[in-house]
Amino acid sequence: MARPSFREQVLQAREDAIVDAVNRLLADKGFDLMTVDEVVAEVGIAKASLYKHFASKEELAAAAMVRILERTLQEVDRLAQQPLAPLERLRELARWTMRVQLAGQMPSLPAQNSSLRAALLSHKVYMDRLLTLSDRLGEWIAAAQAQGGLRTELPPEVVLYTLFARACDPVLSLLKAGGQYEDEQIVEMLVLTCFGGLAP
Amino acid sequence: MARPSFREQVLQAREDAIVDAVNRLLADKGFDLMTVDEVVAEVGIAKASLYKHFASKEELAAAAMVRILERTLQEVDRLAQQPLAPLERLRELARWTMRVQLAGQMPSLPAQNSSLRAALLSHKVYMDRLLTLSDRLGEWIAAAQAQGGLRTELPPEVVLYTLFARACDPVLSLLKAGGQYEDEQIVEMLVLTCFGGLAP
DNA sequence: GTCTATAAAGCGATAGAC
DNA sequence: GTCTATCGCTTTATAGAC
Repeated sequence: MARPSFREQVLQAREDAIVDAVNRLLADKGFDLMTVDEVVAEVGIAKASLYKHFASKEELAAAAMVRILERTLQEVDRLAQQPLAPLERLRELARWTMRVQLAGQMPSLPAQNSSLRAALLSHKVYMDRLLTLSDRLGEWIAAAQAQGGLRTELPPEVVLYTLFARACDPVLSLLKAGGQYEDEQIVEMLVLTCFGGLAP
Repeated sequence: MARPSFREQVLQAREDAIVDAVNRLLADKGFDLMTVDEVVAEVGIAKASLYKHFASKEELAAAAMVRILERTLQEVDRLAQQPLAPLERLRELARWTMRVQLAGQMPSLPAQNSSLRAALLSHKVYMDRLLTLSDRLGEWIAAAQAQGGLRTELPPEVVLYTLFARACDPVLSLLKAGGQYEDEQIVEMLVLTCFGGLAP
């Protein structure tokens, strides 16, 4: 990989700024309510300029999703180096995703049908990162089940989906909006609810 | 209450048909992606006719939300008459909401900011039903905690929000879309995850 | 109340000059 | 590549005849 020229660095920085804005808006209002006009207003460029970088609104969202997936994979790598049991790795990763969400930096997935869903399913880089993450977590889940740290009645698939879903759990934003608890209190209560359940 | 005339009954039936369609569409694609044109197409009436019954798209959604809240309150009443411990009542209600969701009849709440959120907050009937349900469930939660059936480390508010959130948990539709499990299997796995947690 | 037709506004995306 | 200006489409909502 050649050293990027100054000009290329400037363009890269601009793309990063765009993805930053998209990430914030996706976390705040979701894909359907986010408008391209808002994105360019936040970045301070013209709409036509944005479309020189990204071909469509869906591509814009995919870039944000790829970035959060890659950051999550980095966190997975970091946790893999720690001396932790598989269950603890999963728990720590859940804490991390909840903190990202509390910081307003977790773009929400397309829960319902949306033009975004189809676009993401045929987006090669996004699907690659998603499958890579699923594989990594699948290994941790299997190991945790083998050690008795996770319920063996639950198929690994169900555990995986649940962890993904808790990364953008609306309960978190409800509690944060209430303003009654510190961020870390919220994280601990939801991690407890997720792994320990509502009943003792 | 006077006996409704035949004409009034016909109008009521039409309004019910409208709310039916809205409910289906809200469950399927959510508020932002649902269009009024789709609603009138399903019901088979003209758009202007619909606006004689409901003042806005938000009023339309509110009617569907009120109906599901009232149905839930009916189920709460039914469960209150059964000889069950408070924790079992909550668990049974969770099962019921999940079955409603599997049947494609659970309109999804406005998770993110939306024009719907503000409209619902100032909608008297909706807010009344929501608060009534919250009060009823709050009693069950307090009783279950007093009996040791629910974790006392969790504020009742957190338990309540969690139960509301699980009523439209995306994990459910993911598993249903996978087609690998029977509806009742999905319900049991998610009830177990919710009350028992991922770890044993 | 129901219809057809249309207004009014917002949206994603693009043309064309520089 | 960036800008201004605009296209083309969809959407919510309403006017006006019956």
